[in-house]
Amino acid sequence: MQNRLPTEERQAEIVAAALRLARELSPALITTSDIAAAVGVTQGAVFKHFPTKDAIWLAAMAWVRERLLAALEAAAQGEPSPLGALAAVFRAQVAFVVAHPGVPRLIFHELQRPADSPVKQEVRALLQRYRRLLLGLFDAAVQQGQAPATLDKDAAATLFVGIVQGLVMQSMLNGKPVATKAEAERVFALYLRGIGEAP
Amino acid sequence: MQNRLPTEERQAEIVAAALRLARELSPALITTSDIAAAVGVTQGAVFKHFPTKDAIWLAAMAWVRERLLAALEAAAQGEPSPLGALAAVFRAQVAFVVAHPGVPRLIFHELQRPADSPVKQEVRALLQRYRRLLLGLFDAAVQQGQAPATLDKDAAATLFVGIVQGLVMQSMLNGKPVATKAEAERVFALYLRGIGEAP
DNA sequence: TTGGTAAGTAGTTGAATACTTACCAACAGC
DNA sequence: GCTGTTGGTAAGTATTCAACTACTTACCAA
Repeated sequence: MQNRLPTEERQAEIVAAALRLARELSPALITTSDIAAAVGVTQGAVFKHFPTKDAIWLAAMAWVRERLLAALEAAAQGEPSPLGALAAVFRAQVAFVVAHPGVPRLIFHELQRPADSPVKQEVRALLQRYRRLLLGLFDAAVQQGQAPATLDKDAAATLFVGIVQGLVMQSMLNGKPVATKAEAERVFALYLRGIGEAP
Repeated sequence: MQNRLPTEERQAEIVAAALRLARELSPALITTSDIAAAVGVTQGAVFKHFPTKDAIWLAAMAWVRERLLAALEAAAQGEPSPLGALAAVFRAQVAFVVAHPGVPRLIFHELQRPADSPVKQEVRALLQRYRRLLLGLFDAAVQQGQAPATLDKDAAATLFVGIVQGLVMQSMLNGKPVATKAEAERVFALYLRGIGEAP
């Protein structure tokens, strides 16, 4: 028998277990039995705390959104210069996916679904706030002369997100835990050159 | 009853049907019954032509590799200047995913699998040849003075792949058929600025 | 002490799903 | 025109999985 826990704590455990399993397995292949075993309860017990399996992923995605955005915003606010803040955001993002390798898997998995599931809306909300954060930094960079007034900010935001994805993709491809920090920095340097003021 | 076809043709039909279904559904959710129905035969007939379901995806991935690389190389060879060729490759790549929206889904899906399946090796082979093509163009660009000798070619290749992914991701997120060509061009312009010679 | 509720277990159910088997029709080669 | 092979059908089988059910136990407050 398992220690009884209040629902809130058990829910948190279940979400954590799901994300932990996602480090090594596609969410599509993670079963409620897997999750239950990882938590240390029976499969049926999971449904005492979540109505459906999907609700687990929804909660997981909400967790990710809160934590990631908090980390990114904290990183941005610690830097005075806009481009410095951009670099800090980039490093915070890389650190986050290194610490939580299951997250990109979950996001990729959710993106696959064509219909508009609640989980997908959560992903969309995350991406929107992400872009807003970036656009704010670009505005500030232009105002302070760190970037040309002609900067295509939307494109710059898309490219920024693409960098992270490219790195994650490479790491998934060769199984290594996200490209070394050094490689991430090199790619980011190229990016900075693209959006920066001409020397 | 269904028209009898030689195995080769039926195999091609099955692969085409699988990729067609992948336009609107994650490969994880595509069943052999779905594929059989799309082809117009019974589910059992599928196994007359492929030993396992995985073999279908493997054949599909091989098909993608051949066609995509051929398209990219043709695009590159049609342009005299290296950076012009790079732009042509980019446009050919965008055109390919527009024409075959199921392909990114398939690749994303295969990347999720941690173990080294044959399909994943096929993806890896594709990516390697893709990078080799890009690196060749970067070399030529440096030699012809279109890019600085200090260019970080590996990073430039990673970033290139990331652009495409970023665009695909955005399109999957909002369900639209890959960002408009105009947006792709804008992002690519930023990229060119990053790797190009300082003005 | 007791009674209600929340959190657990074990077992079951029904729907999918990959793959198999038994049989049959078409057709090519002799 | 017979015969073996090939590509088809229809109807399985074994398994997996999410969700449910019936029942039990821990805990807390009256």
